[in-house]
Amino acid sequence: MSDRERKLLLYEQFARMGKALANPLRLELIDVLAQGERSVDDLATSCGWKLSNTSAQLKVLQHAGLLRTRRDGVKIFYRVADTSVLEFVESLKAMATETLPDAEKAARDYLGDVSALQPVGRGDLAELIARGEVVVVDVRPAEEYAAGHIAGALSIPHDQLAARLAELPKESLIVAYCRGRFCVMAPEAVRLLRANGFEARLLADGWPQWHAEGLPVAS
Amino acid sequence: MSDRERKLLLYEQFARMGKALANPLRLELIDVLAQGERSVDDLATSCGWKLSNTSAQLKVLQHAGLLRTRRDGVKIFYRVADTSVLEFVESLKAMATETLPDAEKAARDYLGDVSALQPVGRGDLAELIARGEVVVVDVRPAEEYAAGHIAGALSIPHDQLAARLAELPKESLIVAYCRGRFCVMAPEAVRLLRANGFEARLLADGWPQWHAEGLPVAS
DNA sequence: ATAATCCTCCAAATACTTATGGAATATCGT
DNA sequence: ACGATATTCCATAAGTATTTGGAGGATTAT
Repeated sequence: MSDRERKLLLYEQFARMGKALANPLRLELIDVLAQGERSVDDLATSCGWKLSNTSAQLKVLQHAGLLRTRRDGVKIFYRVADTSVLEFVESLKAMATETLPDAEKAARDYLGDVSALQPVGRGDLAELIARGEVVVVDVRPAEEYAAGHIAGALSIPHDQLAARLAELPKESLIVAYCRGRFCVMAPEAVRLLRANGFEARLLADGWPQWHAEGLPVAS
Repeated sequence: MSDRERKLLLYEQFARMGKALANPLRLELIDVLAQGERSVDDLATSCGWKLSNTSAQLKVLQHAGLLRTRRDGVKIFYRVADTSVLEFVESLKAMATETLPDAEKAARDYLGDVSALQPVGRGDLAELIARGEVVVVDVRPAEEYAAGHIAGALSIPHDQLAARLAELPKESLIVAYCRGRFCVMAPEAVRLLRANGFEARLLADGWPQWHAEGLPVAS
């Protein structure tokens, strides 16, 4: 085999990794799995895609080495292979929003103006928690909270927040978090809290970054 | 428009960035452009692809915000938009070789055993240069050397090295460098030098990393 | 064994991507 | 204005990806 052919084979392998990330469903699956492992039809249901398609796309990600599986009885749980995968996918999303004006616009249309929600850095939140000066609210679905959450956080899933405002204090700062920088749940929660007279802010980034950085967690 | 649709639009934008990286020719073009700007048919010739295809793939990368162009008379020069693009593509290649066994194998088949060539770190090489204890050889094509190189490096393109061994000293350490971690030119050069009785080592990574790190350069 | 549950594989339809040669367009020097 | 050079656009053919519904496999509980 010639050097030229070997070079092409190598670049084809690199492109396989790009191909794994070249599909919106696959990127969404990685973002959901970044919250913790999930079974196939659980994922299909929560993302709103057909089971057979979800299974097929999970297999593509698995063959690219980005996901791993574990069987538990009749169910198969998929999880992200490594935190380097999460960092890599975050850098893809950051790259897209920084270099593609349409991506930046899509992010703005979906998330609204996030800077108005005064994002709190991870280190700052860790300090506020240590001093007991904050109530932290995890607005992700209950399964994701159960799989792991910021130590001391309350679970109030996004769709239950309006009905459960009475559980939160008006006197204290509230910080809400969700799946990450491109997840809409915490921004919506902060807006709802503010509209109801609470002092609320957003956590910059979400659970996967908190967890990857080795900050205090519980489950 | 519903939240669900806006979310899908956002993930479609993220996937556009993945799609830009989902093709071997496009990744190769980025690696060549990482050495410095080049015109379209210059690229087509040096990569060995048809002009119309090269132009089409350059346009894809440009529309993904990864490349910029500059017109100079009748020629159009493409260049990488930003060093963050290079970092991102390097992390894609690293991810591929770490998670895909076939990619790791393709890299080994193409490059051989690189660790046997005792790669020198960038910082270490900078010190050796400062102390005058090394001869640095740039084995990339002459145009790439002309566009920018490590300060003090000699240009001996890879395909001329065998004929120009007399220009190099037997008493001194020689360090060869090329396009980067997945480029075959410097590893082959080091092997050729060693086979001819020189004391030669490889620079870990290549010109793009040296340049991005702000180390001494010339052109 | 059998049924129930969950997942994967398969076939088919549709849509997108890649690669090519040749026509069209843009710029420059005369 | 004209020819030379460099690039992009276009039509087309072949290849690859996506999505779906339904059949087929594993595993568990009865």
